[in-house]
Amino acid sequence: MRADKRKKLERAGWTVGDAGDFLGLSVEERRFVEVKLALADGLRRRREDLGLTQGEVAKRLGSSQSRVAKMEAAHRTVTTDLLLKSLFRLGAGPEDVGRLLAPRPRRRAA
Amino acid sequence: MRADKRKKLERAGWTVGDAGDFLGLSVEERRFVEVKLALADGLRRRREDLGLTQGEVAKRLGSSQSRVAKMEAAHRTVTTDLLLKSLFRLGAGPEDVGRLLAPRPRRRAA
DNA sequence: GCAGTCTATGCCAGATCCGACATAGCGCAG
DNA sequence: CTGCGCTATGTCGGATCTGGCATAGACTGC
Repeated sequence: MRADKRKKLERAGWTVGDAGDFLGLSVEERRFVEVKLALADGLRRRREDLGLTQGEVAKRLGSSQSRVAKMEAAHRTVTTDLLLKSLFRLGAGPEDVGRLLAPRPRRRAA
Repeated sequence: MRADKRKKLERAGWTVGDAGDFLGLSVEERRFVEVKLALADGLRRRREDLGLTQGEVAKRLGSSQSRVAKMEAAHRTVTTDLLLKSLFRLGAGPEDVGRLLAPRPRRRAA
């Protein structure tokens, strides 16, 4: 649960400090980035579950394929605002988002 | 659970359709706005629990008192990005945020 | 190899947001 | 009423984000 996350961060254009893993980020920055990654992942999963292409999703969102690609990559030019709005437009509910952000609860194991 | 929310929306500068309550907002817009309101409330509660003034919080956030006031009011010039970053800087964790967004779980009543 | 489909990256102009400052409103002690 | 601490509102320049377009890359079937 490190190398993969690191890779994600880099692909997202975060230019993470090479050797120092992402210790260069303060606690709050790290948390924020994780929120973004979680939402981005949620968006991609939702799209795939719906069996849609990025282009189709873009149409539904009133955006472009390139923007959707960046959303899913949690690129730094993408805000949580955009991710949240997009998730909601794809039918997600507040609980879905809550689960994405805080995977802790673990609704009684199963 | 309507008039008060409506008031909040109006104070937040959302110019909600007068008579039509906020039915003028689409489902996803409404959900998004509620997320914002929830985060804003969370921020205010956190500040009050810490016994700080908006000015003091502003200092911790590297911002200004006016901006903090707008954050707490979920003003339209405030993004969820800003709210999330601020919450995290005030020590909130992902679970706290998750709870704010999806108050459903209800961790066994207590 | 080439075309077709899907996804990723770079760039831009217009829109939006951020922090800051000024100032107005509010509640309260003196 | 006046002053004082705190919060709310309006505005602005500079920073950041957004959608769109162009194009590059990855993968598949032919």
